[in-house]
Amino acid sequence: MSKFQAPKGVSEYFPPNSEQFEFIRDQLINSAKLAGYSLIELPVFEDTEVFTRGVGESTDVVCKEMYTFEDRGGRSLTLRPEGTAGVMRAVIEHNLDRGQLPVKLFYSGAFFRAERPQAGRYRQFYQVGIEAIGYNDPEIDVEVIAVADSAFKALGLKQYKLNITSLGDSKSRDSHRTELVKYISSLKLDEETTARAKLNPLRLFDDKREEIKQAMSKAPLLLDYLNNESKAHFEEVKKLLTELGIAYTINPRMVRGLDYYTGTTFEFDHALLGAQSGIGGGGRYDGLMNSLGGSDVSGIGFGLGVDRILMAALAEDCLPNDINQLKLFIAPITEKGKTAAFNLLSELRGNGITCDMAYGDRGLKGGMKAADKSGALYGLVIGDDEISSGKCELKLMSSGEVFSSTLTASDLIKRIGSSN
RNA sequence: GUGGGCGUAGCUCAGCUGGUAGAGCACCCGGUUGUGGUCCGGGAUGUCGCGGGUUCGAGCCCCGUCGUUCACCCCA
Repeated sequence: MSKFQAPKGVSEYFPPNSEQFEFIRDQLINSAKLAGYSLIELPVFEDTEVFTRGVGESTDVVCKEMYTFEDRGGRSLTLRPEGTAGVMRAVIEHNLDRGQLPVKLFYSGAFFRAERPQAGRYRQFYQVGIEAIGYNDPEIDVEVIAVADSAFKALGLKQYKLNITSLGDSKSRDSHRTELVKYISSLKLDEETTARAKLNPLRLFDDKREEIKQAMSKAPLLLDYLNNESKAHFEEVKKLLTELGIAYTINPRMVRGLDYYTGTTFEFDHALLGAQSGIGGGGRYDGLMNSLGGSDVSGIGFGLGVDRILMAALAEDCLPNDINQLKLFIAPITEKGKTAAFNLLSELRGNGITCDMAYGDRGLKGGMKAADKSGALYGLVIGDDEISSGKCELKLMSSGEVFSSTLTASDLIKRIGSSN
């Protein structure tokens, strides 16, 4: 056993799983690119205040889950626990909102939260996220949701559900909160629950205990406190979702753990994942830019959990089994064959053919076995006969069928290229 | 931060009321000196997570510790 182990609770990916991870991540990114979002690549640590002010000091994420440290210059830095606050910092710092709006950005990378690890919950995890900044049209809300939904559909996922609600504007929230606090204070709750309610009364809506669910069943719902403007916006969002054929459930009891959310808020849940079933979520954050010192422009975005989406795809068994499949594997059986194979590979790779060969002195059987294990589409043996005749037999591994070819890259490419 | 389960070969795990380790898969070689997958034969692999204790003797019992896993909490 090795002396070193990865830090507690991090997710790691290596072959063959890493290819599935990469596939999922690239599909998510692709969906964002199709909708005109551009990459923003940011530091994984930020001034701690970006998160305390952006995400909100009362949130669990900020007050007990951040990796915060002091650098040699005495600055307080924090490994990013989420993506939105950092993106807003960069947008403000580099004046990205001064040009044409909306600004549409996507990011992909690792995030860090010091939580107790669990199925689908890691201390270092991966998200792909998008942010659309500058307008609060309901169309943008729906576009953001549709980017996530179409990514899931492209992956072949089926057993997921979209929950949406609206948190309204700050006035709507204030008047609701007053009523909610009044309602909660009439309940008999244990000390811990009371403390949670004090921090964020909405929390009690997603408590898993039956007695709390019962007690909260008659609590005032924020959706009923929306002012006309918020209500109209939400109605339009629902209408557009329906027109796009995106199924949703209105869940007025949905709670998000980050303070910056306003208006349209949503979450995707997967049915096969256990306790940590959220595969993505997001919402509008109309006051965030302003609270970080920028101009008062609105925004909406989401974060998708790559680790969890991979788990969901594995659970639904919807991943293709030929991700990054080798097109050709060469088994050289003589020294000359080895050299010829090596040169041929270089030429094939130069033409975009994914290919590999057996190294070492494996002999015919070992070479073919290696070809089999590699999962390559075609196998090719090169020995002295092939070199002297200039001819070879390309073997389709799945069926055993062989095709005659000359031992030239151009001829091999013709055959391999036509196979899919 | 709280609670439960589990740490034995590369992987999945078995190992009885304590008597100093085993299977399957994977891997390597051969049967078949120019064609893989099946079959048959052979082979390599372990400080039984780590530290301490009880015992003549510990993979097994006790304590601690680390890791892992599931749930609470929280969220991606």
